[in-house]
Amino acid sequence: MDDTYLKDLRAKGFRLTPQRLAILRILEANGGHLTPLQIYQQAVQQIPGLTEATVYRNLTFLAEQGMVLAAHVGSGQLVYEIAGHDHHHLICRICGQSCEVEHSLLQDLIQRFYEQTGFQVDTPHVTFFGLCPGCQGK
Amino acid sequence: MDDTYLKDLRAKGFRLTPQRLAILRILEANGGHLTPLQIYQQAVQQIPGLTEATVYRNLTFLAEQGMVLAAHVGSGQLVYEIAGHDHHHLICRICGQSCEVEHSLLQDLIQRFYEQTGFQVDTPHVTFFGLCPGCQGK
DNA sequence: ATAAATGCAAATAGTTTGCATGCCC
DNA sequence: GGGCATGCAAACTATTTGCATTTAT
Repeated sequence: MDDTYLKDLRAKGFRLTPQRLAILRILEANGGHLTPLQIYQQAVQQIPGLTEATVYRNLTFLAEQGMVLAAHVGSGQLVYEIAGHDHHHLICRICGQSCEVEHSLLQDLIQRFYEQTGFQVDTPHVTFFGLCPGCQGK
Repeated sequence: MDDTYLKDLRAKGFRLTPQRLAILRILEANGGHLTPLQIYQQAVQQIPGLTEATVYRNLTFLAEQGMVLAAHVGSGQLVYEIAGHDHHHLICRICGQSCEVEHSLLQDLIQRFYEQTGFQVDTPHVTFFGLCPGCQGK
């Protein structure tokens, strides 16, 4: 797994530094989405001296390389997660609980968008808001 | 139209100040989404002395009152638009051009979300990214 | 060796808050 | 008059950038 990262990056002339590896491992372990700050706080424990600037730079970099995915969740915070499987999120407006849904569910909708507008939608990650089962009882 | 705003707010004990009216008119005139800064820049011409703080406060306030709608568009910027008709946006990743689609198109999808996860999705505004007809030729 | 990446510090952008004043009902 | 709202300034948070140094290959 790390070897894949390593080869990917080297092929393009970039490096797999301990900082980048730590960020990727944290995102892998977590599975869900984390803010840059959350990532930094975990990573700095493994890499003393690590700075937030480096985390930001690497998240941007890794997103460009397609290794991580950036997504907007409510509240204007940009969050990141490991790339790999295409999916989307449902987030509860009240308790914040989130839930993944398969990309295939959107296929029909995307087709209809194309028919009606000519737009070829390929969002890697959409966030929908609503109420989770637990919060529906007002 | 302004009368509706006026009555809505007074009924709750709030005021329709010139600042609020200017913001609403700008959003009405524009139709699409604007950033707080864009709104401020237009509004300050009508209301010299207006501050950005007031624009932020009023956008938050008007969103709470359901008179404007906040939406996240790419790049972490929160944007606002006039409330009224439920719709969603397709935005071109390359040229930024945007396009509205009816809320009804999402009905099926939302139903499927409910069946599969129990979530009651009611997002007033979703943004999808992709390629517009013009930018599809790479 | 050398280009890429890091750490540090400072700058920037976006947004929020405290407080005294002003203004609408 | 009393509370809602504004302007001003300062505080804050999130993010970006310049530059000298370090490090991976």
